[in-house]
Amino acid sequence: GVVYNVLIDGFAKRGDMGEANRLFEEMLEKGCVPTVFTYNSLLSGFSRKGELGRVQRLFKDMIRQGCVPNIFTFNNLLDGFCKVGDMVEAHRLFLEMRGLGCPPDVVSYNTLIRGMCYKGKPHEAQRLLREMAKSGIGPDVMSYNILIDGYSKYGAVDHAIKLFYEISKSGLQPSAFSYSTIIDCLCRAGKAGAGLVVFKDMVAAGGVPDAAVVIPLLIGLCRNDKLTEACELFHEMMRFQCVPPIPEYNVLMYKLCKAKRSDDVCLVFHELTERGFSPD
RNA sequence: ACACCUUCGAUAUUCU
Repeated sequence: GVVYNVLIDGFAKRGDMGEANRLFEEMLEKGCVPTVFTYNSLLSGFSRKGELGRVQRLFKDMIRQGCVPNIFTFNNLLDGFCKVGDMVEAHRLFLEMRGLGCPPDVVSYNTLIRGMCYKGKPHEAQRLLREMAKSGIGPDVMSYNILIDGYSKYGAVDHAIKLFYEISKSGLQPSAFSYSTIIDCLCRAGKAGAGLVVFKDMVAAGGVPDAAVVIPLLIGLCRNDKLTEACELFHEMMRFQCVPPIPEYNVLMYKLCKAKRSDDVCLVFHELTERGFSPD
């Protein structure tokens, strides 16, 4: 039984719902009883794919089999509605959850906030953030990350920046996601210099930058012809053994060539080959 | 008994 659960969850996470479903049927044939875990894994997979019909059918099956849904189940359903943009149903379920014995938790809120942002309504989403603080469910870093990304995609850079700094003020630690989101936001807005400042803050605070932090920054700096800074960043990356894909290095080297900074080009090239990367 | 389930980020650019 557990083995099936683990396998089904694995395939569901990889998005292979055909195989997940096949295992589910095989499991039933063998007389294994699916648990709430089994259903939750399947619900999660179908939700992510936006297959709301299957989600609802599966949920009905689950109830019919006498399987008791838990908070994970409802959050999966919530995500299902949000993924297809049905915020009316999402809200309805959200309000019903308490009466069903599963009051909304931080994940429920985050899911709803994400749904609102996806609809292009970050301001309404922010109201939810305030509401959760009031109702005793502290927003977590993810709540902020989602909203920052929402504002970023909405083009409200100032709001995004403000929220980013609110993370620390509220006693939370910005995560790598927080940094990559705000840095990407700044770079897209043509403020790669400001992005670099945030990057340095991150490193100073002991954060370990990953590819999602560095790639937008490197591209942004190159685009703004801040090549000295881009080189600096490149060396920093090497220090962290951060390994973005080859095209990003090519851009940097190309820009350096154009600027006739052959010394820097050689430095970059040597560092790459020395560390065992093969520039193409 | 334990374990398995839910929510967040980048790849706009180079060699033409």
